[in-house]
Amino acid sequence: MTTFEEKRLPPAVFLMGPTASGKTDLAVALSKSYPFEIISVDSALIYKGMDIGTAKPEPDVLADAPHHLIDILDPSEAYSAADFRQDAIALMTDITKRGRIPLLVGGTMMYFKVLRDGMASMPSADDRVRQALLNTAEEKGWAFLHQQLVEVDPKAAQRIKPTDTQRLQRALEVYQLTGKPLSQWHQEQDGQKLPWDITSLALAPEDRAVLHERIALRFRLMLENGFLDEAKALYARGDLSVNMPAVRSVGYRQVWSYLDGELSYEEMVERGIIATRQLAKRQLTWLRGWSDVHWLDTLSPNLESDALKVLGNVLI
RNA sequence: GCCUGGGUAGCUCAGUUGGUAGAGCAGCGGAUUGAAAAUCCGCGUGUCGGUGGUUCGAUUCCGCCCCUAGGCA
Repeated sequence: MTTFEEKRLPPAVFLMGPTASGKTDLAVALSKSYPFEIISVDSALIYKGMDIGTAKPEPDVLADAPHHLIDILDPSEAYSAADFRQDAIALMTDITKRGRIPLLVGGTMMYFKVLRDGMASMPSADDRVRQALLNTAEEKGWAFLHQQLVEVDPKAAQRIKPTDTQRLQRALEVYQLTGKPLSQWHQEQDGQKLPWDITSLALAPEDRAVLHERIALRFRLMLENGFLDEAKALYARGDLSVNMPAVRSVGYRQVWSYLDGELSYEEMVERGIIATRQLAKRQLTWLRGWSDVHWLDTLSPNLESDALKVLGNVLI
């Protein structure tokens, strides 16, 4: 039962799923016949010039079914879950005002998570602090930094392993920037619920082997369609490197190693496919723990009507 | 045909002075609060190529056979 209060919230739809599960096709189909407006939830599609390797929808598809939050940044720039939350809420507000329904589509589960559940209002990344921490790590080792965290924020230190350098760095960064431990920020976080009535859909093939096949096929197809040239163009710029999020994306990273001469072509293909499979697995782990999801099968012959059954209430 | 290496986990290989075996990768499970397509954690039973023999006991030693790489013909 929904309360009167909840019922008044405007509707929004989350369409989630692992890579290569067919999210875009379904979203486009739905947006053609119903008043949905698509917001991309994808940390790689935000980048301009990264089209083939990210399986970005073709220009004619985008012209037909506009997606927000695609091609908004240069690959040299960084984006974050917090940026996404802010951008997405602004777009959702506007879409709702215009009497349409936000359809959030993608596979970046962290973004869905923070959009739905909010974040602590901590400061964003600080390059100088991060660099200083990196220098210390190089001189004294990550174990030393972890020891610092134990002293400053034992609760976070228990959760964050010395080997999880990315989170360790962030935890110390937050403390240095604010004088307040990360775990305290989390504790003080006000439960800011997203003021929309969300319906969550998860799309995936029932059989993992099917997803693996689709992933391998799609990666080879990307290469046939000029992925290598696309990546070469980015590589040739000279200002991009593997410590940038864009270049760390699945596929691009492996091609980068190939262009650096670290991998043979065959190894690059193999590892690119492997990295994509591993991404899909992590996405499925998120999805399994997602509350109130309606699962849809990629291979269903009536996928669109399966989705519409779930979305019945949303569309009245 | 002969000689010499190999044949052990899905793959690449290590190992057992004879007591039925373990790494990396893959795969699977999990975590996930401004890098998240990132980052990290956990999970290793497999006719030890086949067959016969020696032995209390063989994947390990011996014989034969099969497969495979290289060399010689």
